[in-house]
Amino acid sequence: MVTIKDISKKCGVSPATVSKALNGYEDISPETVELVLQTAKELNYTPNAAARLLKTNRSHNIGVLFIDDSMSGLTHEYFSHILNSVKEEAEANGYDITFISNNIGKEKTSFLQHCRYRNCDGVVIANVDFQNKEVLELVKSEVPVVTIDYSFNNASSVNSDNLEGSYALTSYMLDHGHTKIAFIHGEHTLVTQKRISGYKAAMRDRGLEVPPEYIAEAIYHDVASVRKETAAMLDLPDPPTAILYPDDYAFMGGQAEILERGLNIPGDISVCGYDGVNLAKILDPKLTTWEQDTDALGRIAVNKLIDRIENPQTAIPEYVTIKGKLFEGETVKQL
Amino acid sequence: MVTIKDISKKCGVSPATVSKALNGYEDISPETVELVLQTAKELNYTPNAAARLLKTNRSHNIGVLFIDDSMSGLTHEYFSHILNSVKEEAEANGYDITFISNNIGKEKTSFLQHCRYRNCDGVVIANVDFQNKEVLELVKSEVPVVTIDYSFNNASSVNSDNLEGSYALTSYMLDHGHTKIAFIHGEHTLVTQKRISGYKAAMRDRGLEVPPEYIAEAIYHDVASVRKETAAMLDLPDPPTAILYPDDYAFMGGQAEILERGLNIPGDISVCGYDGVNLAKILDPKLTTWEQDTDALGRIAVNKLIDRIENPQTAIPEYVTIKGKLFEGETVKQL
DNA sequence: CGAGTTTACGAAATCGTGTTCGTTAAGAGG
DNA sequence: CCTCTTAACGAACACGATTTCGTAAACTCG
Repeated sequence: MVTIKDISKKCGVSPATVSKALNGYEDISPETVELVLQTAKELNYTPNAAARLLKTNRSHNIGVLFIDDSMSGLTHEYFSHILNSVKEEAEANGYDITFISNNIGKEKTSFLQHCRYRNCDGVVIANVDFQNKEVLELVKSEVPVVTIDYSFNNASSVNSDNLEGSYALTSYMLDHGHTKIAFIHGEHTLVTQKRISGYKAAMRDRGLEVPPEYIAEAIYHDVASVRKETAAMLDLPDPPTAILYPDDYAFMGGQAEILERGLNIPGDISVCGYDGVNLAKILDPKLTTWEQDTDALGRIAVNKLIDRIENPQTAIPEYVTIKGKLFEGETVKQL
Repeated sequence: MVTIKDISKKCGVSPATVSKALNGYEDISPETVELVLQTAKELNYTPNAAARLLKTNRSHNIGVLFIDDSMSGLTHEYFSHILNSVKEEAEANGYDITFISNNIGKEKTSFLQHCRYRNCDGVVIANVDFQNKEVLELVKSEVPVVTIDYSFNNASSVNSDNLEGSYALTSYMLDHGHTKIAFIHGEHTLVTQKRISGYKAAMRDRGLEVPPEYIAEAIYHDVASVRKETAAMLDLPDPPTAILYPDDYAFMGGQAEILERGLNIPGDISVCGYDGVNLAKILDPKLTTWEQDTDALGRIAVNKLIDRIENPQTAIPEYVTIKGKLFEGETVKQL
């Protein structure tokens, strides 16, 4: 491994001078800078992140905490999109990303400990159980944090507009003449709560009452539970003409149930998903859904985090909402 | 930040002793070890990975190189499953994972430089263009490498059994009475080549000739190109009764074309995908496909890599093939 | 020309840890 | 009691970089 010392010897200057030359200090003559840069290239010098970190206390490394209960983790399409965006934006800003786990070596530790061990400059938290004590500990700690789709009062967050999304989808149904609109939602979280509010608000704004049996709880990303709730909906004495689903993927369960009953989408029943993942766009008919701007979610989360890292004093928590947009699809019929 | 020195002061022993006590050296008395561990816990001591690395030259960090041309990157379901598995296995063995990018700070560098900069103990390479000069440079370098779905002669690799997979799928079609079997495959790579071989071998073993128009090239994961090739297939004067697709996701393009023509799957035409991602299992009818054991792929790749890292002398390149299995589905009709 | 300023560089300390090699004191053995 | 071994610990250097502060030479300017 070629170090600063090797360069300093070859150039006949001190290591200090080499370091300064490499880092653009002002008190080095242009000729020396040139010489140093030249020989650095010649020797194929690579700086050592660990040594640098030890002195500067900056790792240029941001941690990503990305675990969900269903353990689908990285395979969750919505979150893999966000992760991809986080990665790209971080790299564009000179940061690398590392996953935060639960262990140091083979011993279990807390997320916070792990962050400290790896000297993460900051952490992006998404898709986790935000009630988890370890997560709370991390959020309260000295390490800069940005959360996605959940807000704490001492950390910035970036949020998908869940209230607007479900409001818009419901309104879209209403605009197409539907009044008997059901909502099969995911398990109870803050996100779910917002979506229910949006749905109810849209109905209320048109002066419509929501019968309790038109609201059912299933599980995000879970085909089976959604299928079951869909069946229950269709078995109602007065079944809905339109159903909102928790997410595009889970909708597949509803679709199966609907098709098996010989019903047609959207001929006999209108539906819409949520997320706007690729799947929605390649289904036939294309699924009407709310397209979340995962690219912006990840990008802005990283930007806020880096801002917080590089300007510790000025940074006060910000709560950004990212606007999604309706993907019209072909699964809502005009009544 | 609490360091070894803090512990040493509080315990009245030297930093050297503390370090040894923490690392299980034999020449420290049980009582001292106990005392040190106790106060370490009390002070909430966290070791510093950077300092440790600087001395030991081991980062316990493995890099992941994961980029594809279509830039779907992490959002590719097959690879996101592998990544997930890589992550879990690495963590279980006390390693963290970091993505390898193309830059150090904001300056562009090679993958190899980046690995050195971050002191990666090793790298898992998947889903990249293996002809890329930078990738080659990395493979040839001193840093331990394991490749997935591609083999170099100086590095271990873990491979999905592409030949067997397509052979098995084709045979399955044959067993169901099909003889006019078409194969729409992905763009030309080593993987593709193997799959074509498997397909042809299965046909040959039954004494069947493959008309050249029954083989077409589309693009992996690309719905549009697959749809186009499907259309061309169906327009043939003597169209196939069964079609093999490049992957489950891309099949959606074929499905759209088939359904739009009023044809039924599998009534009028039998199909199968490849990969065995979740999508295949929630489609209706369920898609017959070859289920790749992504879990094993990632896990074994990491194991081989760690083996290579921790036993540099004994490690000679190994080429492991991971067996997949047929997911029967419901898209192949008995003729 | 002399005093003050600027320019260009280096010595040395430091970040937190691991590891080698002594060193001291206690115990073993005759 | 004397020598030899063993147990338990610490001093000191090193890893590769950054940064402060000092300093000698060169330059400026009245």
